[in-house]
Amino acid sequence: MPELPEVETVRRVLIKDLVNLKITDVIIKYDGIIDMDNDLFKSSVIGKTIKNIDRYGKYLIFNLNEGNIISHLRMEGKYFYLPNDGIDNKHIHVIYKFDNGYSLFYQDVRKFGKMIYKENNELFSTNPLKNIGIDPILTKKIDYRLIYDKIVSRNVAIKTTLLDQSIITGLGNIYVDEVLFEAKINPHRPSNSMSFEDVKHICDASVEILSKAIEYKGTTIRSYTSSLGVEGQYQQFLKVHTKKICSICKSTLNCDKINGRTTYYCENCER
DNA sequence: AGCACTGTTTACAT
DNA sequence: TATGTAAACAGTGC
Repeated sequence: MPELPEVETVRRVLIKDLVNLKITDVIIKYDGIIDMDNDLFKSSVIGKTIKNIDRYGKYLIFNLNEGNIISHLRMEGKYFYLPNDGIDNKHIHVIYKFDNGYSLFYQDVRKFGKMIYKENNELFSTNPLKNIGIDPILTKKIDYRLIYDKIVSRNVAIKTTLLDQSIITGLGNIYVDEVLFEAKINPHRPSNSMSFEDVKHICDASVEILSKAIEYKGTTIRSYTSSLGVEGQYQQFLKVHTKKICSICKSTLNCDKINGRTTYYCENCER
């Protein structure tokens, strides 16, 4: 489910509860979630203490006293911090037990989520973070030239390029539509037709929209429930995604597929 | 009932 | 190398 603002919201909630807890056991009920040898994962993690929780793009990074757990929620991954007997259903796939009678439950209806253990020295030099792009929230000063060069090197629709996490990371299907509307750029336009100014607008809109979405704890749409039991509120600020009418020119919004993803945009305002 | 969707990423084919 | 497609999986809505 989550894009950057939703993952950041999860991080902020979890960090309040989990820092300084020692992992006493890990129960893996569905082994596909763990993207490495399960026994190696368990032996790497059990006995260690969570010292911090970071985020890069849509990845959560649990910093342990030694090493890290990288976690990606993909479409529907959720964490719940509850007493050991707090939840039990067929979608709970991984359980981290702590030394205080509480556990961190990972629930994932579609089982797409992934977790992997990484030593500190390989965290950003190996997959999945090896080729990750810049995070608009964590990057203090965005190098527009670098982003421009990457964007114009590609001949696909600009929307497709922005969904590629190796250039700008954190945007997903909803926020890409919002960013392109804010930047007044038609999502079908080829990536290599972007001007330097277009790229600046895209970067600035990404920072602005993702920041505001974090402020409102992310977006909750359709029947999805939040990763927290708390519903995000940014859906009330969406300008195009799931909308029918352009808020600026009042014309009917387009809704079609780009690279298989539903795309909302205003043909009149986005050029 | 059956099919087409779904806030993601990656392996594989071309 | 670049790009498009299918797959991982389960639930919902038409």
